[in-house]
Amino acid sequence: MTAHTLRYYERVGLIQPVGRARNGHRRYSEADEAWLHFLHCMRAANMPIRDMQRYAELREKGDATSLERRKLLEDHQATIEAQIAELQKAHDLLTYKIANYKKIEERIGVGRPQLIEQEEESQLATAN
Amino acid sequence: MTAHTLRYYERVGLIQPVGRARNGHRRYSEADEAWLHFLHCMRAANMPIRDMQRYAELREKGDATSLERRKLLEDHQATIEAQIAELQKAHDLLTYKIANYKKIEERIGVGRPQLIEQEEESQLATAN
DNA sequence: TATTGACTTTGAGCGCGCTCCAAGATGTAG
DNA sequence: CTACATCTTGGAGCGCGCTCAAAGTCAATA
Repeated sequence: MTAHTLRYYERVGLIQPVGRARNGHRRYSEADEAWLHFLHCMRAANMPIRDMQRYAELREKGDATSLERRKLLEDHQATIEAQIAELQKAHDLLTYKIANYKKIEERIGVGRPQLIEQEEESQLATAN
Repeated sequence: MTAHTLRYYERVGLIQPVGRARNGHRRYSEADEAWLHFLHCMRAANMPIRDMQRYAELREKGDATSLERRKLLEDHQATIEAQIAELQKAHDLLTYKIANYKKIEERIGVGRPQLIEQEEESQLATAN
């Protein structure tokens, strides 16, 4: 997380105005750090800034927003699950295609380059 | 995948100029569809357009590029694994926080709202 | 014939999440 | 005292991946 990003997050309300040293430089408390860690983790999981803003806003409102906050987290957890499923599909497809390339490379090795294009086609045809 | 996206992909060289009907409208062959399916799957796994362009380019060059293509796929497979790991971490954190919210909501239910903020803090402190 | 409606093109515009620039204040080392 | 590094600010700029606007062509239907 760069300094630029920290200031950006403060600007857009993801973090409350943070404490300053006497010279005006920002000093992040441990609570700030914990919160930033959470934000970082959610961003890494592709939570949109908008949603994080919403969550931050609710958090500042306090007690009464627990249910809504939980719903927000549950929703994002569901999208994470969907993302993992997509990634897994792609991963499987790549495993298949990579194995196919290895086969093709073997054939080149033993001198039958004329079959390569055909193999490539069949790879495309069956890739799913 | 929208028509806009299909045309965009053609513009940037992800797919070769596709066949046309007599009236000039695009007609996608089954080979086109298979390739588009692959592109779609890789995009869903966050492969950058640039990388897909590179792969497409190699594919058009044919046989001799097998190794480089495989490397490209292997690299992306590795980034998929990293992404899954990140998502899993976020998922776990959310599981923890959601459980915590449920506890908090229970307390509200039995009438001890004064402990909520404290719980919230401890949640932040231990969230990891 | 007139009117849809689906396609075509070029090129511009947009939303996201940063990322950087320019100018200025402050602190540290030589 | 002079450099230099490091922070401060507001605002502009950027890379990505679409997404859309405008104007035109063509086929089918009322």
